[in-house]
Amino acid sequence: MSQIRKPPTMADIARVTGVSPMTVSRAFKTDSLISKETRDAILKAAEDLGYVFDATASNLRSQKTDFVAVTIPSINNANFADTVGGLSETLSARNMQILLGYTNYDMQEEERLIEQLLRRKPEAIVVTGGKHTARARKLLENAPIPVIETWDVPAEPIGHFVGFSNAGVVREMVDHLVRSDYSRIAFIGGDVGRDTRGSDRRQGFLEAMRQHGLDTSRLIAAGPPPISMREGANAMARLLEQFPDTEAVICVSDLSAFGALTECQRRGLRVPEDISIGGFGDYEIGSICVPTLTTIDAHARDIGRKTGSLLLDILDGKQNVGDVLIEPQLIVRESTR
Amino acid sequence: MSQIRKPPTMADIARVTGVSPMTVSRAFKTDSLISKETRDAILKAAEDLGYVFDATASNLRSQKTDFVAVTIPSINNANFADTVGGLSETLSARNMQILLGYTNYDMQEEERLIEQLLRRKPEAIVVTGGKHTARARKLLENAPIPVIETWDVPAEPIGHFVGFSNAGVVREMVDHLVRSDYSRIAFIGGDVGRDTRGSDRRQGFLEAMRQHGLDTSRLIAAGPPPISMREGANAMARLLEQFPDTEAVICVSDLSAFGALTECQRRGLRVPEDISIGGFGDYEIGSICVPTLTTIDAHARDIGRKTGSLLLDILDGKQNVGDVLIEPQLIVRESTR
DNA sequence: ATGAAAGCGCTAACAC
DNA sequence: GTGTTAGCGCTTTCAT
Repeated sequence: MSQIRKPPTMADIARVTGVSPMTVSRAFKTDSLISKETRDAILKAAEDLGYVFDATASNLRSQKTDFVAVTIPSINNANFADTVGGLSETLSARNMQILLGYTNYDMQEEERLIEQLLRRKPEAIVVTGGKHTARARKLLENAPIPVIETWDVPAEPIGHFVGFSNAGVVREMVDHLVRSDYSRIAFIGGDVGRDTRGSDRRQGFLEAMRQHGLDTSRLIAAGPPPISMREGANAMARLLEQFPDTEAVICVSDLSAFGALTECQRRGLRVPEDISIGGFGDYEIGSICVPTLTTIDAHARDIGRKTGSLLLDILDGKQNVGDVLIEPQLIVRESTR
Repeated sequence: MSQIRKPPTMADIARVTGVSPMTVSRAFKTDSLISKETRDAILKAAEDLGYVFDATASNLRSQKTDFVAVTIPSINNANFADTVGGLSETLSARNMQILLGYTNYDMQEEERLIEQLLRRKPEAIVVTGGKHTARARKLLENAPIPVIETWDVPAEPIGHFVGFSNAGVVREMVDHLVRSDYSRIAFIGGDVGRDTRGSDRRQGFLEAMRQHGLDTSRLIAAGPPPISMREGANAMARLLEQFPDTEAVICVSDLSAFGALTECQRRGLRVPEDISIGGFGDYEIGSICVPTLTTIDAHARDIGRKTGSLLLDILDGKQNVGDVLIEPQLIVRESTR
């Protein structure tokens, strides 16, 4: 019967091939000095023995892991998935692998995660957001690797950042709505204090409304982030009961905006004739639902790509690498008039 | 100014604390024999020095990484995200970390990914689907770790599996529609040959239709998987042009089903009065859009949880651990009459 | 409860 | 182009 045997090592291949372990090691690096015949013989022996390269040993000896640690709030979010996709795309050119963790929109969880990730000795760490617990911040500051914060413009950047002002994008949306003659405008978002980017968007709403001299009381807190479609719908129901004369509502994301839209449909309210809806994130649903949703494209994939190339520049020792300010774009569609 | 210094090691802590490196090592394990005073002193020194545990060294010496490798087709998919969430939830009780990779619905990419993941010496590997390239299969068979295939019932399981028959679920949907007196039924899915689970669902459609003696020509291939909402809408447009008398359409996922629904709305077709729509996956959108979507719940999170506990049983050396057959559930909603 | 010695499997550094 | 030596930072093992 089958029995447990120790997997073969480079030493085994060396023995079989009659070369030194060092030569075997060279055969597995593409750019190393080694004759074609020797390499072919070694690779063949490796295949025959069922050899699998041991990255744990390589990592320790070379003090390189080819890992880039990444934290995102949730794996099930098209925006963050796109950012990770763009990053992964860029890094795979260097055979670097992403070590992904998710924080569930919780700074305590982020702290734990960062600590765990740093133990794996990544070459760099990319975190979502610019606010962290004091301890997480210290861990990042002390880490002997590049740190990039994304999806935000940190008040005090730890290393570099690739992001935009979450307050700013909602200010733009408010400005647009005011220009279109709306004045009774509401905001649907998550509970304050957990999802900092969502809180920042809410803050941007408040600032812009005050600046226009408009009433800022139409605020619905829909629960802990992320706000689902269902929660968006429930929030819309509450909004319509508390403030039935609302003319437009800005939702913290397209998902909650779509939920809000369905609530209007169930109540026989016409969008945008009876009430207008704006979202955030340019999720696919907003471009295809009926009516389509006015939203803000934060260029999620671009954030990932630019984070990747910034990272490669830093790791290559390039000087004068700067931060990247992303410019989100307002997309006006059918859900606002 | 700041200068690059080597990060502290356990030896440094040992020196500062006046104990041996071995004792320092013990201080970081929760269950080891060590006096409270010694441990506290060591942990304090570690904190002061800014010590970060080096998992690469630990991994090599102990031949344990606490990694579980996982491949999924896409990170941006609520079903697979739920499975990963359920798995992660279960594994975190053992402090195991998921090493995640995505295949982009491509078996060649899966092969590359599996090879890369195995080099990191995971304790187990979980793959999505039961079909693989010959080489990927060989890699998995030779891997000295448990292998679990999910989201499918493999023809020849490599190790264990946690899944369901993708053909079977669509057969059930067809049976339900036929019982409800539909006969001109169509199927919208991806191109054949890439996403094997989608292909299996299409196959289940064909089998069931033949069994009922119904016409199987209403097949729309919407492009390479995954089929987006937009592609679902485009496919619906083609379906309505080619087969205007279609009574019901089954879509390979709720996302394409929603796209199809919006196409009907744009054309002024009523769902389900003029045409009925069924989806797959019980995505949130299907439970909230107007009308809500008839679908099949594959219990994605459950697949992850059960994969996790199966894995822990195997790693604990439990005997008689079996495979897990998931029983997806038909959910009848407003989009079918 | 703590320590000493050895070594996990690879590769940096140097030699030829 | 290939070999030798040493050692990355931990933890296994055995001793006290």
